[in-house]
Amino acid sequence: MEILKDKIAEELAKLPGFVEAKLDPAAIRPLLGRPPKREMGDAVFACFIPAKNAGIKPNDMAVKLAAGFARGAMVESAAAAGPYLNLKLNRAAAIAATLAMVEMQPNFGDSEDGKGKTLVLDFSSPNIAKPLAVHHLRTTMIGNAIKKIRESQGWRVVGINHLGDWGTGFGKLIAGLKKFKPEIEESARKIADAHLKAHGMYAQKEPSPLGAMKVGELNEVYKRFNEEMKADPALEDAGRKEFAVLEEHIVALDKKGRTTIDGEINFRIWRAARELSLAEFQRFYALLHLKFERWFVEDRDRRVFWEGQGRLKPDEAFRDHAFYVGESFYVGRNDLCGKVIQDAKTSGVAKESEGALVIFTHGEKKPPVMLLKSDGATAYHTRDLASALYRQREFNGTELAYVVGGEQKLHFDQLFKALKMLGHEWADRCSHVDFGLLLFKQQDGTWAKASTRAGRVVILEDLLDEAVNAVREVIKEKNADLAADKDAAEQVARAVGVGAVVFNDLKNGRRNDIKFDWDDILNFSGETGPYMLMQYVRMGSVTEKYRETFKDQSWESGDAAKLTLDAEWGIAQLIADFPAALARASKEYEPSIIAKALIDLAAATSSWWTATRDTRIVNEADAEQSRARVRLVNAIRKVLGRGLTLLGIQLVEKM
RNA sequence: GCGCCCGUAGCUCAGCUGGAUAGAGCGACGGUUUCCGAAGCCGUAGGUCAGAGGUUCGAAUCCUCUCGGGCGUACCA
Repeated sequence: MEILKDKIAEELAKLPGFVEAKLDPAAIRPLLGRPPKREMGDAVFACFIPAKNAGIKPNDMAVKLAAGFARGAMVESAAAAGPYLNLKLNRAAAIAATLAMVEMQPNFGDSEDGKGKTLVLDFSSPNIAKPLAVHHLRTTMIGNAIKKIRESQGWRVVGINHLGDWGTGFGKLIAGLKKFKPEIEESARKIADAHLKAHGMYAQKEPSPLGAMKVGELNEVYKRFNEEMKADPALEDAGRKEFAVLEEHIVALDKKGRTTIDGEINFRIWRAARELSLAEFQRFYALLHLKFERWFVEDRDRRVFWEGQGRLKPDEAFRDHAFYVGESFYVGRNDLCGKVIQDAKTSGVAKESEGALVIFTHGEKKPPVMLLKSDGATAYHTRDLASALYRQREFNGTELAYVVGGEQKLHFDQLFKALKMLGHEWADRCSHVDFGLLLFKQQDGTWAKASTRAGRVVILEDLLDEAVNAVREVIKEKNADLAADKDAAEQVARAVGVGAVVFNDLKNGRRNDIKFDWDDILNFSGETGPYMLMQYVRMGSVTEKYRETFKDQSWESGDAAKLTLDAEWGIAQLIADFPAALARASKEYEPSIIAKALIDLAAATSSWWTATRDTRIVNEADAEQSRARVRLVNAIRKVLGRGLTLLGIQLVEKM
């Protein structure tokens, strides 16, 4: 419909009634729509607004327009129905035009709309030294989809994984490790000693003081420390102190200042925890076919590598992956946090309050933005301000977006306001792409947030594993051929299982809470990822059947006039709607718009499949019809495949 | 207390900047398979769009209030 509106509007504008009402194509286009029932017509023109302008009743206008109608190449007939002018289209022409457009573009629905524009997109951003929990799936999948969607519209998208690798929590972690596992401190001390004796030259590869520890174990230490802190408040100070030592150290490193042995030790423990975490995150990202690279300004070797790969060309450098730029980067690198603090002080925007340095963005009644805590350490806001400034300087974003849960709305309101107060007008182009909580069904049937305290944390990997296992069982049950090929079956199980979870996450508006119910996830019927993939796979099977039956692949010459079923017309319209859905999804940061469009297309396709059961889509007795239908099949396949890919779901050929 | 978000079928959700008789999926019930894949399809039942006012030719959609739910509310991130 959308892509046909131009043609329809153009034709209508030439008719006498429309000329008289001074309706040009641009004025007609937004008044076109689709009637609620198919019997009413293929398209509809609403007369309310032009009738008002002409000073007549909408019903009269519709009658008048219908009377002066003459058929054109696209619009065949028009009938007044109350205030509406219902139009019948030349379906063959409309379908042919639609199919031609799909076939013309390598990726149907892509546009150059965002050419020359940049989106800086913050997403995923897990905390190190903590296992990935299910809620990380949301920011990661929504962010990934948004990145792909924006790129399809011609944007340069700089994806940034704002790793939570800084903060007082790491002071506590270090204090905990020193307290419960003194051998780690010893090991770190030895490594640091060796380093200092070598006059500050870094060894090629230092051993890790954490050895083969797992993220889960680090988290246990952290939890135990917090537990004991309740009984012994002195531990809290110990944690703060360790963090202050770490922060001083990283700043000193950047300024090439003197470092201390304590700083060297804490730094090593922190760095090892970070490395170990990234290695674990990598497993999760690989499952989702997502790539994160370390931001190449972090170290020179990596930059050389990137230049060698020819990836540092503007635009291209940012496609297909995102960068890790942790919070720590802004503390260490050129003391970016320090600059923010200086600016806020000299401009008089920041005030001292209760021993801390803060900015009151929403009046004194609301909590302020915290720049320096009373213990002198930077806070969450400080590093977010520094990172925003760095990103804007480095990438000159047309838009800057943060894919972070809705519970942090206040934080981002404050952040953007603080930027504005500091004189950065581009704060207006920042947005918080918020999303709902992930809730789990409780024994009593109510929904509750996953939480560590209540022991409701679900480890992301477990969740994905379970989905993959379920798919593996279904494959065994339903597709023995595939199950026989172990490697292929495994690959499909992973794509379909992970795809099920991803689709479940993206199919509804992102602001909704996701109510996670295992029964729903493991049920593969209805509006689910496996259902979408199933339709995609079927379209592949039919194409295969066509090749075998007719020994040719020339479906692109198929004649649209052979597609006379209502179902075929319906499908063509849904396909024609796809580019508009994609554009809207891009503009609104809303992947669910694509998911919904795919659901409609897949459902229509499945009905059509059954509707053609008497002759089949590939009908040996009618080569012309088969060719036309397979032409449609391939358009469907292309759109479904493209849409699922944009949502970050892996395609499969068999399942 | 204050701020933000939300309330549509038993459950989970669509419904675009107001437009014709409010739509899907799940669940329930009843059909459907010599066939290109039944992870499918077809049908039935199920709604005072939380409630009350207002704006409008027209409101699930916009405004106000009430009720109900969620989230947030300075030294965690």
